[in-house]
Amino acid sequence: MNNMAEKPEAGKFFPEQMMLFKELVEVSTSLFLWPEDVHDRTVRNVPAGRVVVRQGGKQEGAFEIVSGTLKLSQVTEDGRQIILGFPSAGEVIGLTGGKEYRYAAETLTIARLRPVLWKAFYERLLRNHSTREKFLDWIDAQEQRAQDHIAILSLQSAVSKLATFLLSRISQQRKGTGHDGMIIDLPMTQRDIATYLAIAPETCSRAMKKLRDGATIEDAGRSDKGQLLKILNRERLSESGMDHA
Amino acid sequence: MNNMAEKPEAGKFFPEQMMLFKELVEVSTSLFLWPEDVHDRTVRNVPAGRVVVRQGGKQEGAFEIVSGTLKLSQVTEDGRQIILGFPSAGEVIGLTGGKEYRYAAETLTIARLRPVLWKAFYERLLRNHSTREKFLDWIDAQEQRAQDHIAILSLQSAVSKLATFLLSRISQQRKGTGHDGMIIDLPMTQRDIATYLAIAPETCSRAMKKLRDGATIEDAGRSDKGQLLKILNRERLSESGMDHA
DNA sequence: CGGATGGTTGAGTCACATCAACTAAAGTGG
DNA sequence: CCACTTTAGTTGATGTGACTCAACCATCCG
Repeated sequence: MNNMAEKPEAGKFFPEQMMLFKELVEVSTSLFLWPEDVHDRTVRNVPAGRVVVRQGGKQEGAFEIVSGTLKLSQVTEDGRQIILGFPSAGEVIGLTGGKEYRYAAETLTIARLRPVLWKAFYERLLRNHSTREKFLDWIDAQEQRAQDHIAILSLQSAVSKLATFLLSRISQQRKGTGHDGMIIDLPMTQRDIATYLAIAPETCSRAMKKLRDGATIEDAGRSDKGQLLKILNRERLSESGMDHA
Repeated sequence: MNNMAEKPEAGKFFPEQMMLFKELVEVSTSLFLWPEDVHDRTVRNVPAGRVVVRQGGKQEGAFEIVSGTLKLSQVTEDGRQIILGFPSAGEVIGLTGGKEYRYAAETLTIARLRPVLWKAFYERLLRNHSTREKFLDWIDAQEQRAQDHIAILSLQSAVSKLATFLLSRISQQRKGTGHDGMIIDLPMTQRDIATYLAIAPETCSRAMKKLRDGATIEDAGRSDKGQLLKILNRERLSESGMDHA
């Protein structure tokens, strides 16, 4: 947190995000010519609450998340908001051949991002063998995540959705850190979770309460950004993720 | 419809589908060695109700749908069934770098499929320029469809879901044929639609009735396979697709 | 110390899931 | 070609769970 851009705490959902985007694109563009070996020099530190890519923006590159958590959101024609996911360390966002971003990406925590120029990446796609493998893996992971989301939305009860979401969070952050998975970090607001699950915020809160009352999870304070949950009974949480049981 | 496999009309959801699958895999495997130039000779005619790929099956190739409609379904660990979509002419299914198919694909109508060997395709991916473009487009379309599904599942009311689904069907089949979009062809059962929308079949039926009673759609008999719907008021159908209006 | 945001809790309404019975259509076998 | 069986779809009655509106805490900020 030293050489990052100015305005460490700018409001989100403001016209200024336009500026932020431009600024970030500039930075990215200058970084697109990164040699294959250098890694750390290209990594950018981004404060929390920053809009990284904007829905409808021209798609020039992608970001690999080195650390931190982001939020992918979308606004439909009729004004509804949809949250597509909360990618974290190790994932790459915005890597499609499309013309423009279909969703906005915003940092939920302090994040370290490594910009990847699409052109450069695809040049290497033609030559480099490991890059091609990574790309295929990325496609696979992308499809997997979308299907997981669909599976969650197909669940009937709110507790099932929430429980499945928490379980997915465990496995996601286990990949990142070496945690045993007893503590879940939730950098996003409960409203964001509710939107992701397509339920009302109140329902989300009540579902949380039910899991707490059932001695399945427990409040475990809050970390740097976001609250912590402790898994008391993972088996029961897994059962709660199923619909009719 | 001449040199197709035996058993033109076998039951689905039976233990026999196991047999059908094996048989089809044989056929497919024999077709994987298609030369790059020949196109029409590799197209296979497949009867309706045939399982083309099986969930968990080893992924060796993909299919480009020349004509007809398929159904992509998935069975979760807890036994629920999820329907991921109804791809039709022009779409390619099973084209990922993953190890095994995550979903089953079944023909809803008589279909013409062109098998594509993954290896061959990706060889051309390295050289051929247009193949790379098509591949990127495919990825983009894939993501788009998944997000559309997520958007539908995020809707609250059943009529909204159904209306949005019908609208998506219009635009999908307009790409295929030159239809003006007043008539929708629905090769899938209403139960399949309900599963796709994550609602109960009865609710789906009632939502249909509401649209009929509202003079938005109209029953228009049935074609070769599946019923036909006539759009009476597309504007109203589009409004029905929004949640609070 | 107010203001704002995120979260909780309560009461009421309504829509959907569920169970059930019934109709329609299509496939089966004599 | 006609009974018979099976499957898809419809309609009704009923309970429950989630959305909505509302008021109320907690926390974070300036």
